Amino acid sequence: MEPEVPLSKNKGVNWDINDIKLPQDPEQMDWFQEWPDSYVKHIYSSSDRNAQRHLSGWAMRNTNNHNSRILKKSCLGVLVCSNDCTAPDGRKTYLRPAICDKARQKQQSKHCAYCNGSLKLISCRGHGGFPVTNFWRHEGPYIYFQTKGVHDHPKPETKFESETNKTRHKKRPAILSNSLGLKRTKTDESLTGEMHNQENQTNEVLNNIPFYDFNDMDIEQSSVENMLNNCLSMTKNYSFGKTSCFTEPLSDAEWSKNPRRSNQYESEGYSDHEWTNSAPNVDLWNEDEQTWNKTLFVKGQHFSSYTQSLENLCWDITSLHNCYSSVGQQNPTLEATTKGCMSQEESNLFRYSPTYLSPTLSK
DNA sequence: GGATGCGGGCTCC
DNA sequence: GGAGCCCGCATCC
Repeated sequence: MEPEVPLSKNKGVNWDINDIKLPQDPEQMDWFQEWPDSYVKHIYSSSDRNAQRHLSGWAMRNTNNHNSRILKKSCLGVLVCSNDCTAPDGRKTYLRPAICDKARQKQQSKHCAYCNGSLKLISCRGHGGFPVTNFWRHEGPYIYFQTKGVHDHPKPETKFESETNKTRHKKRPAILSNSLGLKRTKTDESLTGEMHNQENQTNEVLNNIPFYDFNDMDIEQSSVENMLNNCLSMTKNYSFGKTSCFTEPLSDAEWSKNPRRSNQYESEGYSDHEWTNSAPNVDLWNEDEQTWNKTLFVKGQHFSSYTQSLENLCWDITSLHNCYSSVGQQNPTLEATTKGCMSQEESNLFRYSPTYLSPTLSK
């Protein structure tokens, strides 16, 4: 018997992705989980862009299950250096396997960027010797997700990281001001300390929002947007849950119709600290995150929207764009808007990268 | 070029 | 029949 760890606090958590009838009235939907592991289930809003795209931090390839209603994906594992070398920043080399078979073969014929050793694909065998499988099913306003198996390998780069690294290799190395790597150290340090009060928590959150100084970077716009998305996604998930103006219906209705709630007590499979710590860049949070999330959830009503695992934060900026577009129509200036519906801390978030927010806001 | 989704077909149990 | 896998094709970015 496979263990079942229902994540949703919804009624009828005993559903299975193959059920003819799935729960139609979940009490709450889940935040998108970037690193689903073990035998978990989620119910996402059909407006969740990441769920729509069936995204995952794991490298998942499409698998035909001869059921057009249920999309099945199986894990490709992770690409490692045969010399088990470490990157200059001390982290292990865990590359994201290409989804395309040809690309993956080509990828394996390449050499490690750090030691020139060969690259070795560690297959996922976490589901009874077979790869972990993810299932996606769209039903009405919900997207049902189920995963079977426990990943028995380190986390690969996220799709975002993989794309960024590719871009970085094409162009000259990008310089990140307060880069994610640096932030990681700072984050780790900050998280080891006790959070004394909500104000401290606020500051910590703000300090840990990645700040990209694109002025020093010579990278493609798409990568800039990716990074910005990541940054703003963190911002979005942190600051908007209790902010009234952002819960108003928006033109696209994408953001507002997304009554997702976090499930910070969900049993995410952080089974191996080394793996988690080794995952590069965006993997900002490690085992402390759950304590962190729990603390925020319990202590800070203000932070009730921030119980989403930061590690699992997605990089979907569309909702924010729409929100701003909507708000912008009502109020001519961002400043006025932020003063009107955000706390000082929240409004400060949008001064972090004003240059790169502006083009979007002006749309 | 690569990611993604779909579907035919094969093998194994 | 279910599950896993391979392959080709189409579409999108």
